[in-house]
Amino acid sequence: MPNTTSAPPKKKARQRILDAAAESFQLLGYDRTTTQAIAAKAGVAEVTLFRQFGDKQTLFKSVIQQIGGGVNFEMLETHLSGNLEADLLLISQHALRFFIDQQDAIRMLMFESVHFPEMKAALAQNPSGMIALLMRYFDKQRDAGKVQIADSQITAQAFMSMIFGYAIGMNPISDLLPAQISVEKMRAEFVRIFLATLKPTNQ
Amino acid sequence: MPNTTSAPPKKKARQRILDAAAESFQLLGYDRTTTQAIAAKAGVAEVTLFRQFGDKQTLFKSVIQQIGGGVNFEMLETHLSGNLEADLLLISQHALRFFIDQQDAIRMLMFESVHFPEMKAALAQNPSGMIALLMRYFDKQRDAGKVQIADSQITAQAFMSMIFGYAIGMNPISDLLPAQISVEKMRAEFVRIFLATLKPTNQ
DNA sequence: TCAAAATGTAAGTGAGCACTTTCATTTTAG
DNA sequence: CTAAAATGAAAGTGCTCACTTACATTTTGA
Repeated sequence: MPNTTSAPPKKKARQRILDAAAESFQLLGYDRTTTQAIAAKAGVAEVTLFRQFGDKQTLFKSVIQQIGGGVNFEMLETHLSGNLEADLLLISQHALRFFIDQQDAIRMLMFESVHFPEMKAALAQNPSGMIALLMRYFDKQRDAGKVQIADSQITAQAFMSMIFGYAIGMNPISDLLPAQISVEKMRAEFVRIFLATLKPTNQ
Repeated sequence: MPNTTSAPPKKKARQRILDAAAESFQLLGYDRTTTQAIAAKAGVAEVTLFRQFGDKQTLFKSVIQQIGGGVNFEMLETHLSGNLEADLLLISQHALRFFIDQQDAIRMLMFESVHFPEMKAALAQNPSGMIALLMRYFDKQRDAGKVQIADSQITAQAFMSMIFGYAIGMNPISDLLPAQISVEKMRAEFVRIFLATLKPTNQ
């Protein structure tokens, strides 16, 4: 019975390397991450890394597959009530949390995509999954006559642009803006804005 | 009378180095840009680069100052008519054009800011300038009773988030989304969305 | 238990790259 | 025109880093 109270958590070396590599690659990017540093953080010999993955690029691409993996939007979708405001609040909450949690990885992927074009797909996966979810939701709400909407993709893209732009662009520089505004306040505003567009009150 | 029809445009070596460095740094980032490549692109000897700037980091920071320089929003501000829709269209046009033109530089700055925290300011300069402009505009419109607005900074931030998120996040992956939607269509939608929020038609 | 597979240690190799040095050549300015 | 300043050519230095090799040790699984 190995690994009950021993100091180093005895996960398989391969996975420890992947975890350490992910952490370093996400923050520092490909070039500033050294195989030596990954091995040290993973608590393995550097040569083990090369025996497992061959070379640094292969390890990098393995890491991307792991972190670029899609999130379970289906579970979120089952929690939608049909109440427009509540649902938009829920969707924006999940999307904001995801983008803010993953902001290092996203920044890195956006940058490295110039040099590794294959990983543009990994970068696009989650945003486009969220847009698809929003489109299904908007279409359903429109068919139920609850919202006024011309093109659900345009609206969904606009919504995701706002969420993404705030999480990746504005929030990280919020300390340099006139006043600090909490994520919750911004999220409430996002929902308020889209309710005004979607609700067929006027016209 | 030098440089009338001669092949290499005889700008000063220092400026040619800065231009070549900017081009390479913007696309490839700090690490993947070599001083050798900069010198070759600038058409100077590598040693000239070191004599002019001392080292690579100093050159890099000089480049950032040059490309991070603020844009003249004041000129844009004088062109605002007072008509909400026309003004939002104009502002969004300029902002979108700027962010899309500078997307390589912005991606690079977002990434390198982790390693060079000083340049977060250069990154924030233009977005926060645009937010400030929008705030002034919204406040003026509110005082004139033309729009209904609670906190102009929140609204301005939301608007800029949407523009930024589209230009930097969604537009570059638009080929991986359900259908291609033009920048113009998205811009029109952005304005439509904010008109609905700002116009005090209901309530 | 025991052979095979995985991991560790240690030393080294070779390439890329920032940066220097020396000396020759060109450009600029008074 | 001429001295000084700027630029170039070429060779080299030293460091980092990905990756290899050879051999010892540990872990695993039947």
